[in-house]
Amino acid sequence: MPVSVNHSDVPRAASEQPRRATMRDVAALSGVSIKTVSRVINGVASVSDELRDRVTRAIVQLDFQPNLAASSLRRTDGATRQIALLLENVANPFSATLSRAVEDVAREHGTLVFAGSLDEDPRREMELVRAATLHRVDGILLVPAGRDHGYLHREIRNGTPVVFADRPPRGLAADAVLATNAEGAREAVLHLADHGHTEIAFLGDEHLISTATERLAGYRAALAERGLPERPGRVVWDLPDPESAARAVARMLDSADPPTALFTAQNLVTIGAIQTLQERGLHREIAVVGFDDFPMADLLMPRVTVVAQDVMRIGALAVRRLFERIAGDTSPPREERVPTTLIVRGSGEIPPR
Amino acid sequence: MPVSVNHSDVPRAASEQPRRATMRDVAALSGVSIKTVSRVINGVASVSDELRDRVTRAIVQLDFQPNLAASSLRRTDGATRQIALLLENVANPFSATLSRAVEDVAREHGTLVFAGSLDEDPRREMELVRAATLHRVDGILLVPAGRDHGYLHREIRNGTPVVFADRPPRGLAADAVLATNAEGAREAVLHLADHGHTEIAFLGDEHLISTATERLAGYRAALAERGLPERPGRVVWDLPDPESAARAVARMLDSADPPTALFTAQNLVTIGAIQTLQERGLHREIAVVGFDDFPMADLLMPRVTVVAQDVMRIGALAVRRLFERIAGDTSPPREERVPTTLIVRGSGEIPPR
DNA sequence: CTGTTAGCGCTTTCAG
DNA sequence: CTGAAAGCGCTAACAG
Repeated sequence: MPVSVNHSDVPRAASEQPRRATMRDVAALSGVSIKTVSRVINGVASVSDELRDRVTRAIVQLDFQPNLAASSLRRTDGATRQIALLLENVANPFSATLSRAVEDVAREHGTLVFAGSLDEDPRREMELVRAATLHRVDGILLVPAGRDHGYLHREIRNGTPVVFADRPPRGLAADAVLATNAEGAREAVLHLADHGHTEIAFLGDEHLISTATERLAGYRAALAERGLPERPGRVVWDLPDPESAARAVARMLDSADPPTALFTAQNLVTIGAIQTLQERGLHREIAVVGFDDFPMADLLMPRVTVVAQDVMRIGALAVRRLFERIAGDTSPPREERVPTTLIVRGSGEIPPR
Repeated sequence: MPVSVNHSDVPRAASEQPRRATMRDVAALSGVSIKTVSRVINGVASVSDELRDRVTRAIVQLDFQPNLAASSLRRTDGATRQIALLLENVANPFSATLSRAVEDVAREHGTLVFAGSLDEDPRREMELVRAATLHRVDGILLVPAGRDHGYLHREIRNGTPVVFADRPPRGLAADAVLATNAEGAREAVLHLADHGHTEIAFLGDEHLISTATERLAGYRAALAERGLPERPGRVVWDLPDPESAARAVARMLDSADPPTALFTAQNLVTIGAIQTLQERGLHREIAVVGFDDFPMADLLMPRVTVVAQDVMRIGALAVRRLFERIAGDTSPPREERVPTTLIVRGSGEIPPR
């Protein structure tokens, strides 16, 4: 570990600081056994008012704070009251919202949450899972980056439950809470078709991510349902960021047979597409429906029609499931689906030229 | 704790699972003492290749994962390799970006980070600080909600360093990493003045937050510098969300003497202001410069001129400082300021009518 | 209702 | 270079 810090030469650390008070100190000061202190701390009823009082006073006087790690080390259930939340990137809106949902539920359970960003890197996923288990988290909530989760078998067997959110597990049976990706995509594309479009493009992110696959399936289902052909070059994916999405849209527009409507299957893809449309002054000519809402979508001109995911709900359901597992639920793994909502704002209702 | 989970009646939990391997198991399997295992785990050089090899093999075979909590319990420095990051709301862009910066630096130190949202609630700040110390975090990075941090003295003295980010400590001497709020605001308002505006309004968030105060000071400094008067009703704050900001702008526009330019001193305020301007079709008439950049600012029409904070840098400097404290730095607390940058995009260059 | 003893999994100290 | 014993701060399992 490269901890080359640049400070005064005095190495010291714990030596100078007055030791933190322990249960022993509290016991000594209040003249009871350490076990009685433990009882008071843990709210066990069978303590006389008088002793409870003396102990409480000593706790305040010494500013005693029980050491949670020490207690969970000895406890039968071994609970640490920590969970890990591993996701794409805490800085992106989807992950950030999920994170908040998780935090809120965790708080109800008196549990702190470690947040970790995977950056779509499977290796990083394994590293962070390992870090989490070294810290003996009570459970892991995972928006996976990797495509094989067999390695999690061991962790689960060792007593660390894992619940998946947004993307399903592969090579592993585990709980998952997902959006209705295919249905949402289908609805988006039907919406475009119903506004007269026959030339609808699909633009998606990393094709190995299951959400992309499901959304493409929804796109195709909608085309088939309306008897529309899927033209070559109309489906593009592996667009990891707005820039590549912007370029992809530019290429499409430059082609012999440009689309009149775009279904952008992910947040950042939507943003990149809009960028190009704006640059070319086509934002009022070409229809766009995006998958997943994003901040400011209703301040752009035209306002952006999207199929919104209920991210807070996905997060909340997933942590709830996790806490059920932590509490000892051993029922077979379940997959839950959270429905999407079409939000009509303008960009998706532009008719074809 | 309301943990009413809805699962099968079997309460069980730890009982059924095969116990996790411990150092003792590894020692037994490899026929060495537990201490030697400890040495191998901690990379102590003085172990013969042969023993190291046997131990390593046993570790793999048993899938042994050292218990970090147990080790830090006994360790002299007591480090838990966890820090807490307490901020406004993990879901908002500023906090989310800060969070990412902190995570990246923490990773270099092999440290996990607890993220917690305070929602501008001082009570919640104290609760989460306490939760963090119960978990014996190595340090706390705080974007404070409260206005008196005297209570942190105890924690610091007990050995938990605290570093402030974005907002300074009050009633406590502690490290802080802040933006150059006054200077940035001054630059924004001078920019508007230099485009011919004399009627410039200030719109800010919660006035008790120090950043708001500093930005107002910058606004006033700029007015004074250009010899412009501060008209009554031109300064409005305590705008906690876009909606109230939108209403405040509407009221100003309806007044007898509406401004020709707005300096919006915070993210959400900027967004609310733009909403109202768009609704009234005034977004190309009235100039806006916002403090703090936001996603999509360059996709709106007109694109939004802002004074951007270097949030990643604020976060990175703050955690670095925290890790220095954790490493034992006892030098006097320092305040660092991170400069802002004016990003010219269009909305701030609209001339007065 | 209260206390004693042992020991969670690991590192420290101190002997070989 | 290796190991035995003690103990971090706390709770479990028994006594009384």
